[in-house]
Amino acid sequence: MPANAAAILQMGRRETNKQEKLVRIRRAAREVFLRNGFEAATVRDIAARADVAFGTLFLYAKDKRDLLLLLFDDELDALTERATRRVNPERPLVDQLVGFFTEFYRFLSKTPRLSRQMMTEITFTDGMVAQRIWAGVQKTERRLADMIVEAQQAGIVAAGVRPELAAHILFSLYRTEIRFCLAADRPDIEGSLGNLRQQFEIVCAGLQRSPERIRATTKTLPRS
Amino acid sequence: MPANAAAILQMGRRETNKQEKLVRIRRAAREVFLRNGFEAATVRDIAARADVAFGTLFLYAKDKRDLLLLLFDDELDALTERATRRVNPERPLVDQLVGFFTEFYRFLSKTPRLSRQMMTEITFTDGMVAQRIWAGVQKTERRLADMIVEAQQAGIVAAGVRPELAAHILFSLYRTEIRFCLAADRPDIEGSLGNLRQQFEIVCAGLQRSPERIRATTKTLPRS
DNA sequence: GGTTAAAAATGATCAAGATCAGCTTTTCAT
DNA sequence: ATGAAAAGCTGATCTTGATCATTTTTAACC
Repeated sequence: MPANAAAILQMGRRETNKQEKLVRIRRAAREVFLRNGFEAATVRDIAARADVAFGTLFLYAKDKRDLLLLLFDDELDALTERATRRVNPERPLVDQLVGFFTEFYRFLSKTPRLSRQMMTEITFTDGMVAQRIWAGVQKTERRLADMIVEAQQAGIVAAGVRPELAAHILFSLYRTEIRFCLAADRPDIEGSLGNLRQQFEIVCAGLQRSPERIRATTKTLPRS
Repeated sequence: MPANAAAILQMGRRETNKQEKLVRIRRAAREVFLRNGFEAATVRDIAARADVAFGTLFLYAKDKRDLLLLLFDDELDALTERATRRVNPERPLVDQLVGFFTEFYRFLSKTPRLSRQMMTEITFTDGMVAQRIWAGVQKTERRLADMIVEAQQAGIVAAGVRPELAAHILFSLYRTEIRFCLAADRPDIEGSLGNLRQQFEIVCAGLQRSPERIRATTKTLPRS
């Protein structure tokens, strides 16, 4: 406590109160959303548990949706760091990628329904928390692009490939796959990661060649 | 009118009334959703315009969300047919795929915001209309798989590739891309289709090789 | 220490989605 | 034709998310 006491003091009562409230709100929201799921949870219940007035919640989150995103907001950054550290450059590219996303699977599958709901609600970009999360997503995609750059230097991805494009493809496939996976109450993480790996293998094969157009047509053979 | 009069008669008054009401509800919902957007539109308003009681709407759609899906439900099947017919087997595979999805772009970008909302709300699989739409999505994915099979017979996709897997990758990329595209009020269809094409080129390159593991690592070269 | 302005919190109030007990219309067997 | 059962429709009522005028708390200044 004496460690950050100075920080708290210099921060002023107003700021500390706000931060404490934010913590209480987050915890209350987690409890209620976990117990009831997103739709059935009521904002009033969260307010009561956080011991703040109903209206106060809307100073910390734009709406109920934003309140849900609050649960994920503070953890996603650390998650990306962990995922990046987990990547082992001595393994094949596909393994690196699957390893990277495994960390996300671990985290998100702890609360499958809520995670899935979060991934749905994030598409609405208004809301203060939503903004922050989007920034995190873009950071993650940049990390992926970095991995591709390294792979290019090692010669296992063609030089002509735009790293951002490759990253975008990979991230896009990950998102679709994990959303589907999280639809189940007891998600089959290993199975889903297996699917993802298969998809990545095809993409990585494509990344190896330089992106010249493929011109062969289908018509050569008549329908069987 | 005499053409389907017999059908109407044999259908019975009860069934005809229901169908007429469904038509009215769909039209009213379209008007109101288009004018106000999804969130601002009110179910009461739709009911009034459709000239049915408030409660009646919920006999035709599970909830407001389902009411939105109603707008797309009846057109998506025909859309898939059109897209399939549009595919020209004499063109390169990438062109075929882009051509296929162009039809979807055309249709969905007529009402960008609503289409995007629809694609978001469809992730909630309950609701009677939602069920039907999902069936349509799976049908579309099967069409894609068929295209891959033909490409395999023509030798431009490796035999070892599972057609469903390839279809899934392509559809997944399409969905992410068009969602992003539809976020704008005046969506840049051509630009988005260009992005999609670039992604497809990489995937198609990957589909050409048989799916043996790529084993090269990244570590060979030190960070620049 | 007292005064004042800004920031934050509050909860009564409103608007809108969903429900469901009761009512009306349709069908069909006699 | 008649009665009864099934199907369909209705809107008052209940919940809940969101707002905002008012009140309370904090900080800054003399």
